[in-house]
Amino acid sequence: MEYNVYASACPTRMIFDRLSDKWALLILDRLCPAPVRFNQLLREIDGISQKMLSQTLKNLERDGLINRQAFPTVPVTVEYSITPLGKTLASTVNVLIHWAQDHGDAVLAAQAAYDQRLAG
Amino acid sequence: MEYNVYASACPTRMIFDRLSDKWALLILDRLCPAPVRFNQLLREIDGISQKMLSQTLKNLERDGLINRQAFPTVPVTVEYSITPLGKTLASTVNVLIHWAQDHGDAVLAAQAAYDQRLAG
DNA sequence: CAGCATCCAAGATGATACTG
DNA sequence: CAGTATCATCTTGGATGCTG
Repeated sequence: MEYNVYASACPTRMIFDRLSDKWALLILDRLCPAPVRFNQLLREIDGISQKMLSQTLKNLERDGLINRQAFPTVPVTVEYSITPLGKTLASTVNVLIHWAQDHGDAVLAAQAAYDQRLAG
Repeated sequence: MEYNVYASACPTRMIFDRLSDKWALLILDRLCPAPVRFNQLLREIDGISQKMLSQTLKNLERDGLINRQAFPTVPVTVEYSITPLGKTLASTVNVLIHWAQDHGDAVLAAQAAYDQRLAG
């Protein structure tokens, strides 16, 4: 069945909303090359709080996009890794990131021009 | 220069944050095939409020992703259309939307399984 | 029609402290 | 180490009314 993304009741839209989560895509991208531990993510993803990281990881796991594996060390070690499903999404996310890298300057210039028009 | 997306100071990250705006990508996608007027967007994009629509459109225009054109009719008519820069992004967004459509069921299933594990 | 200004409720998030 | 719990805050967004 074909859904209409612009309708809020559509399941695709529900998922699309989730995708626009501030941290989810960033984390997904970070897990893509290799599994990473909790505190390492916390250190590397600048600006995220422990609460948000924990929450976002839980959501991603629930969506089947990442795996959580705990090792019975003392103290416990937890590794997060990307699932096959997550990988299919991550490749798309990567395209988005590249877009941002490639066109960042153009956007910045547009913003400057816009602000200039308002001021002048 | 190569930026680190995981650092909050990076311009790419700033843009990436913007991309994860709840409505921006949806609107961009809607404008892709043809220009649309304000109230038409308001009607078609389910759940968005006038305030959010107005705000998001302004941001998109500032980023150089869409154009705003006012016609001197009475009452005034305003048409929003996508820019060449916006088009390059929209095509990527389209891939995201397709991903959501293609894998929506898989995500829903994963969620159900996750919830099941918790309950049982 | 296409907005902007104001007020207000709700949810998101940060800081801090605590636990297995 | 990898979280959870609680509280304070701060932003987000909806409702409403007004304007060119």
